Amino acid sequence: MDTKYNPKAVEDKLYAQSLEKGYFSPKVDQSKKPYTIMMPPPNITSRLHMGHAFEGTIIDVLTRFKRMQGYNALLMPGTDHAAIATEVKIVEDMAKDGVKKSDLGRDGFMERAWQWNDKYGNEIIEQIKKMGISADWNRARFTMDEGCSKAVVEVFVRLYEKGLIYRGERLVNWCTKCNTSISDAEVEHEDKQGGFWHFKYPIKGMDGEYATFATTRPETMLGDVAIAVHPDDERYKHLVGKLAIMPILDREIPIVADRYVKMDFGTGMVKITPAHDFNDFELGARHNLPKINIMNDDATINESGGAYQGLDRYEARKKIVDEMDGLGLFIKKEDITHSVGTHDRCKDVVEPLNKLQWFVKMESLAAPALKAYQDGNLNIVPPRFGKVYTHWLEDIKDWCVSRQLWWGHRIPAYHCGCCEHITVAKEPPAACPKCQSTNLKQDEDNLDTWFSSALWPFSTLGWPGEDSEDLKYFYPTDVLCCGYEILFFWVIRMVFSGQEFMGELPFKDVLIHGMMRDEQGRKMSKSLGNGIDPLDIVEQYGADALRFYLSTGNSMGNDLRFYIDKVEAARNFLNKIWNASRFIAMNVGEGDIPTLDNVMDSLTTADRWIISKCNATIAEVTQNLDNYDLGLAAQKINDFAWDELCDWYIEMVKSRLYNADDPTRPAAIATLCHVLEATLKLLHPFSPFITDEIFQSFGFGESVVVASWPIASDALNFAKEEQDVEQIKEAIKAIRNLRSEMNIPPSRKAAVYVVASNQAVRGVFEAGSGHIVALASASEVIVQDNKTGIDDNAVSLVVASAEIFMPLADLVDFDKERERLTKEIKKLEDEVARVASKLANQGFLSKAKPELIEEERAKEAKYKEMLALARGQLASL
RNA sequence: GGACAAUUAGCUCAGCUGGUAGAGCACAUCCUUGACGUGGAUGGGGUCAGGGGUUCAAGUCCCUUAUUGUCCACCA
Repeated sequence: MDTKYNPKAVEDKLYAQSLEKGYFSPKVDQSKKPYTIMMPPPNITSRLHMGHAFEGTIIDVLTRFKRMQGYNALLMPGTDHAAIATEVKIVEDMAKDGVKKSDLGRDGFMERAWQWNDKYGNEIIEQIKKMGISADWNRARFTMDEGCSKAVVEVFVRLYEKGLIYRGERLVNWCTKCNTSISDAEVEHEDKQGGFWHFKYPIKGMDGEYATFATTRPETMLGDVAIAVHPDDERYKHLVGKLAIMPILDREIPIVADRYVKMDFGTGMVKITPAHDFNDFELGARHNLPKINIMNDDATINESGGAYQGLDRYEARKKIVDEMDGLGLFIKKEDITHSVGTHDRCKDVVEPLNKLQWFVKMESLAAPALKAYQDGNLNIVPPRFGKVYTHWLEDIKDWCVSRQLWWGHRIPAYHCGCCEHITVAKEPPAACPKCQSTNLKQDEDNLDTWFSSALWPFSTLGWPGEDSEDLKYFYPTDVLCCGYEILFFWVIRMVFSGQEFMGELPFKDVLIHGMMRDEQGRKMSKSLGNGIDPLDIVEQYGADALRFYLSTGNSMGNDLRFYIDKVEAARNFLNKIWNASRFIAMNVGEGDIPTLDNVMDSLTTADRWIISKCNATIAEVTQNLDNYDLGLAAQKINDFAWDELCDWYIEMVKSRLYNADDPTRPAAIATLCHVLEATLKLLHPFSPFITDEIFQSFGFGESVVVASWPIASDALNFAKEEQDVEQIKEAIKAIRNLRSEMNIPPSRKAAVYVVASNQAVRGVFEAGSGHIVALASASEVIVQDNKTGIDDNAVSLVVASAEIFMPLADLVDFDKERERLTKEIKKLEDEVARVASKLANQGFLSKAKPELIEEERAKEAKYKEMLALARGQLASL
């Protein structure tokens, strides 16, 4: 074994081995309990980023943990076609070659898109493998593969037949850049600088009277069909029912009264453009106003715009202001910041347009999804995200699922060229069921990418295939893990889809993680160029180090800043494990690993102490993982392995190992192996490769991947030994501290006298004297019940129940000693005072738990004794 | 305009059901001891954002203020 752990030498080898052995590919087995996690399928838009590594680590830690616990664990991988996101990328890519979508046609475009998928889909899979994710690649799926596509069609048809899908003309969010409708969830509201233009329209037959109003989008004036005021507004009551004149198009529009208008905002008059504003749309419907659409799909003004036809929306905006100004009807422009809807993919300003689109009726689907959470059947971690979940469902609107795209699932609706009847069916019908015409054409629109994602927990397991063993066995899944940003895009839709089609929630727990950010807390993004490729980190530090880092130092649901220093710290920790293992391996020698059972009788206090500590760590880590506290679990493993095992136990045990004749040597080796094996197992979910490499090289078993998770045992709890060793540790630390403060070189050894009146305490120190010699630069340790034979000028210090003296008179600076002891006494006095005041408090005595009071009493006694000893020492100086 | 977080050592963050503040990095001093300098030892450094309240006891629960961030929301 090399002094440095080299990830490159083992990672690929071990991953291949696990695949070959089929560890990640569970078979349906009724004798074992399944544990299932659906991996959120990454978009095939590009390579993976750090967020994927973060999420992948979390779900893999859970999967490996459960697998070791004996569950039949399935981590189901896959990729997402990501309809619009990918199509945008492909169009950009084609533009480099000077090719446009229209050049290729639908079929040609699809061909190119599939090539894209081959390239990036496979690249992503390779990246996930490099991270050590224990996914079952035999079951890997793609949202547009045959099975998933079949599920999509099935769901669409069933919802349609149930009346939950309809086609209707509505205002939808239209992205003029991507040339498609998008759902509400895809609209981002962004505060932008903009103008707020004030105008007035003349009123017919009332010279000198005007309807004054303001707008942030003057171009929509071309579609104005009314002016609205509040019915109670005294200022305008006389105008209701009159006609205002939209001068540019010379259109007469009514002045209507509606409670939607806020009297105290602006002038209290609102222009109404039902075809281009969601509120106006509703108001228009209430007043039977016409909808005048003035915009083409590409954001140019259409024929309804008169002279403005053909102009871009912003150009038209400018010219309309000019024209109004020329007419003397423009009042002023204010600069304001206001919220503007933009498309989350391309950031272009979204236009509300009146369109014929397909919608999913949400009301009856949302209700059970909400109820499941309220009834406690769906557990969201951390719980605060439950509010986001309920809020979204309570406020849900119908879901616009049609997209004017090519890449994705085409809507299974067929239009009759003869009678215009629409047939929704799983297979293209041979003829129109209404007029028997064979002139049928499939709907041009595609489905929202989330339509297929919503089915992921069951479409991937074989649904709608009725006899799918996988589906019966692995559904419902156990936990769904994703970032908070897709809680409503994805989680909610999976929940109601699972309920609707499987009759059962798709998962019990929802685990929400935060986002990866850069060192400055900024979002990692392409445009900022601050993204970090996880594979670069893997290349440099190994997958284990990256994974360990991603698991620690942050709690679930919080964002995580990427610090390379922390990856390095994780790498150092793993290197420490490596070297500790190397040390143990050097001492084990040839032959079988000794087991604890054979040496139980010869275990020393130190052995029992570390075994007991290990036992406690097992219990805590298991508990933490059960609670999804990965960070705490990883921290506990780190603390145990590094502090207790490496810095203390291994140091304590060296003398026994170096002495071949020591009768307790086998016990030490067995203890080391026992503790190492447990540590490797605990660490394995976080850092799978290094643990497996060591595990196998020790011959602990075939592979830690399929080893059994350690179980804490009452028989291995040794409270007495824990206490004893802690006492020795305390003494060693005190001596080291003293030596360091006095600048005593390590080469200068000193005898250590331990004076304790209590016989049991003397016993502890006698037993631990070897450790004091080895770890506190002592030449010898003499334990006695009085100060006989100790130089009056010896350096002294106080620990619990004992005094320690070291004859180092020649090195002692008495002034400094006095100062040190005075400080020590002050500290002890404070402690005594604090405890005493607590114990004098009647409230505390009557209300605190008895064991706590007992603890405080013990402390009081301890500190009082130490204080007395320290005072004595100061006096004798 | 709502909702939710965050505010703890110089930096980045832990701190579970309330019971004497922790880690990593950074810093200072020391250590070429036979696993590891990607190491070891020791140390300095926090009135846990401010103010109230509940409690015998609050970083931990409640209210409030401030700052920062995120999400949601139709204010023309």
